[in-house]
Amino acid sequence: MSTVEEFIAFLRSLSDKWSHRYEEDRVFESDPADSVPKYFVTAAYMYPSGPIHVGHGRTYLVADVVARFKRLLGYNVLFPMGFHYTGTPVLVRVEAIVENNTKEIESMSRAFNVDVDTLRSLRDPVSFARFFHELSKEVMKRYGLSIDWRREFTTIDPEYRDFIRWQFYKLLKLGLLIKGTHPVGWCPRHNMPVSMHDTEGDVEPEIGELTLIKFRDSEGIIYPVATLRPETVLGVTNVWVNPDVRYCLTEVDGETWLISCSAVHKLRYQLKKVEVLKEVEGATLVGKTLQNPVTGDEVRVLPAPFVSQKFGTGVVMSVPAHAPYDFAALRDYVNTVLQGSWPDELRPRPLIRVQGYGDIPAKDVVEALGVSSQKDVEKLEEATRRVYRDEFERGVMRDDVTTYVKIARRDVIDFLRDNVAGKPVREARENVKKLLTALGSFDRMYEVLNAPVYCRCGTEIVVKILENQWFIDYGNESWKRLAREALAGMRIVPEESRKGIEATIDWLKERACARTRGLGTELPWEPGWVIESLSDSTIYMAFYTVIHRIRSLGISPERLGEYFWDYVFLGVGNPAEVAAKAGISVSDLESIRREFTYWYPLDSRHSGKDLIPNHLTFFIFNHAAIFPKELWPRQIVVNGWVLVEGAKMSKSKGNVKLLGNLINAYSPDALRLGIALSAEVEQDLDLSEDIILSAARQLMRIYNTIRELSERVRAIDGRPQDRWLRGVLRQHVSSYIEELENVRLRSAAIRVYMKMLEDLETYLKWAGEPGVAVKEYLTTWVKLMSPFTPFIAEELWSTLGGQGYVAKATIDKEIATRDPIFEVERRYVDLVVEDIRSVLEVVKGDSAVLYVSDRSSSHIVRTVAEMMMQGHEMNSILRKVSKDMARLGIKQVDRALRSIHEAVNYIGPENILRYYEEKGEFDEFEVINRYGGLIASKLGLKNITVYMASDPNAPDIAGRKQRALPLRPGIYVGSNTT
RNA sequence: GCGGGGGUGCCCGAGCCAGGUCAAAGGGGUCGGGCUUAGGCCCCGAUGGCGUAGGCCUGCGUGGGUUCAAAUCCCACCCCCCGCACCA
Repeated sequence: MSTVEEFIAFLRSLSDKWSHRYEEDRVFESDPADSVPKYFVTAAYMYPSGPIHVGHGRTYLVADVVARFKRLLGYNVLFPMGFHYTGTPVLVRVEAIVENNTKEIESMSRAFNVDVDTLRSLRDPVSFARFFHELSKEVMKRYGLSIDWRREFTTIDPEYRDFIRWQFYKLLKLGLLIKGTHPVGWCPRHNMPVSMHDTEGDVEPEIGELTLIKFRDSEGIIYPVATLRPETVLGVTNVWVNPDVRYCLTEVDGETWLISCSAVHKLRYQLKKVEVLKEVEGATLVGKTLQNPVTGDEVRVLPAPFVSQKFGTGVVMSVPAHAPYDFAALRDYVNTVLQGSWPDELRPRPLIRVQGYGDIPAKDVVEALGVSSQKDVEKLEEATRRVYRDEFERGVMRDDVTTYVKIARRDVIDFLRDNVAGKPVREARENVKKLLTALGSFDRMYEVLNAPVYCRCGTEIVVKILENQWFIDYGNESWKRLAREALAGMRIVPEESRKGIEATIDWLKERACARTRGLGTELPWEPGWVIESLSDSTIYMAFYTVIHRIRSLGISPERLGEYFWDYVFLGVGNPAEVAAKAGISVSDLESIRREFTYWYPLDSRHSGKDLIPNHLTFFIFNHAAIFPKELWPRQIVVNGWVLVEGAKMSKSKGNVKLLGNLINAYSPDALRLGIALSAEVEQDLDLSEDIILSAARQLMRIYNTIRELSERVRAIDGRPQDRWLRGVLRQHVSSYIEELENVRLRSAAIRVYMKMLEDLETYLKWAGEPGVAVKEYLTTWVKLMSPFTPFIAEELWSTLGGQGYVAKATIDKEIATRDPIFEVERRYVDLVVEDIRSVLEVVKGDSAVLYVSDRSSSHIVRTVAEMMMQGHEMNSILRKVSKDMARLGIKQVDRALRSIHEAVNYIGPENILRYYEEKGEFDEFEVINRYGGLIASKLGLKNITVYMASDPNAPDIAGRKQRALPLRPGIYVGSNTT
């Protein structure tokens, strides 16, 4: 095999061969084994609204590598997988198919790599999900995921639904579910809630609350002005209506309201009964006199074209001191209608002091920006943004606001003095709302702040208030405490993500957990409401542990129920009664319970980082609520995005890479290795073809090397080279374990596929003939590869005569420990090589002479190492050893010490001390002689000559003898040296 | 706005939490050499500046500070990315 393409084809054939064998021999079906330690790992199940893509592929690879790695260490590992049918996205796709939307169907066909006819046959949500579920599952198998498929389920399986009902009853009984009303974006045509992915242009409708303040005319008709800034009610000079808009006189919940006719239907979605009594032109309202409910002031209704009928009620209070629109409109009115003379009652009334502005901030900004009239929308928007922001953040209500109150109401004045005057705006706002409520003049409505937002069907979205809405109360403080406690006991990889989860626990409030459409489980006590997808996926890891047993024992879903799950998951109830109700024997029931207690708690949970602010945090919350402390999860691993050409994958960009396509193109092993090599787990991974191809090439080299070497190994042993190779292997194995324990996949992959090959080649170059140590090296090497590239590893394993599957092999404990003697020698040799190399940078030569210091100076090294271990700094070490060094004839003592310090640090003070402990001495002369061949071969030198610096018979070339320091030999580089 | 993460050499990216091992790992790119019929494979070396001996100078967003010593600690500032909910 000489080309990458041929090799990739070969890799594909290996994956076919071995994935079938995995399945036939049920290699990854895991059952409890009491004497063996367990490891339970899960990754977030996918939502099958399309085929599995490489983003899933990355998360699942990390989980799979961890699973296979733990098997290497001897754990009984369970890695299951399910499919999340709950939710709505699939509904939209099926809708397109049923409506015969050709454009949409063709776009799906391209994106999903599925032919149009097949897509057209998927005419209901379940068939659609089922199709992509099965397709994705086949890809997962080919990808080499070591999953126990007996435990697979979907979230609409009857057993799962029963399990979710159990969970929700639990939450209800714990007081963690609450009922209430909730505003949502709503499409009047579809009659259902809409969110970002249901809107044109994927706009998230922003819902804001407006305060309605009831101004009344002399007949008692209510003019509900809509505002985001109720605290400014004290500074109202007039009320605006748009003269060119139709207004409706209506009856709202028994009151008579005057509102724009466009507001009528909006209010109807917000739990108001609205009846239209009569329509009037806005112009006819101008001139009416209204009473400000707080100040008692009589204000006029004036015309203003800027007032939108679409926003709020179409009736607006005018606060010219603090609202740029109002100031500009009033200025227009004064200039056109009143010929420029500004009457006293329309003068701006200052309410808020804010640094950087005068008494009338709106005027300042309008003039500073050069706003020409109320139609100068762009500048007015900017002016409004500034004033709003500065006043809200830094503004303080003036002390004299009470002087605006024109009625003799002591209680109102007292309230304003105590709760509004002198208070920051944000505080005053809330208090004014309270006051308005007390005065019977408060109401609220919701508005789409970034309107207009359109549903995909073209209908404009409104705000609807949903009743009977159930919330999971993540705002519950004692629950938050439990969640924090659970988090504190968990390992988070990468550790940086912990803060994100903590912050999420802090700000999480009530979460609406059910909705009116989509697949899933109905709330048992609220028909018509389906538990939404992020709420029915928080503790399902427990379900994996027992579902296959429920099925194999033939327990019918109708016989399940609270009693059953209580016993299986919590050990609550009488086993005999529970077994009888379930229709199984007590011993079978006990075995189900034992299966759960064997696997739980979950050891590692894997997902992408996008799930931190939702799923992963809910996962912690719900475990903390439902399970006892000892069953709380132990670890979360989050991975970064997969980027394509530097851009995030998204359906709209059409750059979603399907896992199946990549596997076909590159083979599972090359793809897996490419992904592992591309980025460490927390980083975003920019997937490039180059790196996958170079992974394939590297696999080819390794494969060829191993095949060829396994034939050539000879019965030689005991040479320095062989000991070196064994030492190197031990180093690699222990570093590999450290790396994978910390989920450093990339480092571990670089080690196994790059460094280990490099070291093997160094050995071969140095040793010439491969000894039996090579055989050991290869066998372990293949094991280390198996988590990353399982198929080629299986093939090589059988080539090397391994028993069974390498997927089931374990690492020799002995080999997994470091050898401190070897460690010191290797590092020392590396240091010498680097030193010689740095000389070779300035002088050319083909041979080197080394002068090593003798044992009489080794106590200096020991002292330096000891002092470093104790945390001493350079200065104190110098004080301690300088005399000694001087006595040995070392010149420039401080510089020499720095050099020794550097060496000790590089080799590791603790390693050095252990070396002394075990061998008594560090004999540099002997070590360099032993490794001379390696040094020469690494540097490409013809020969290396070593002398003791203290040897009077050794020639002193170029005065290099005296350069010898402990751990830093004197070096002479030249040609033709004798 | 609130919250989280981050700014490192031509590029990507480690290191900073536990300051000296850091001119700064590992990739990629580029340059030189080798191998080869050839190379788009592979191997070796170089890749801030200076230097005929293991050294010196500059340097890790910007500006200050602490320290014998700072990419690493402290303060201020600038910039970038990601979440903010009923949506998987």
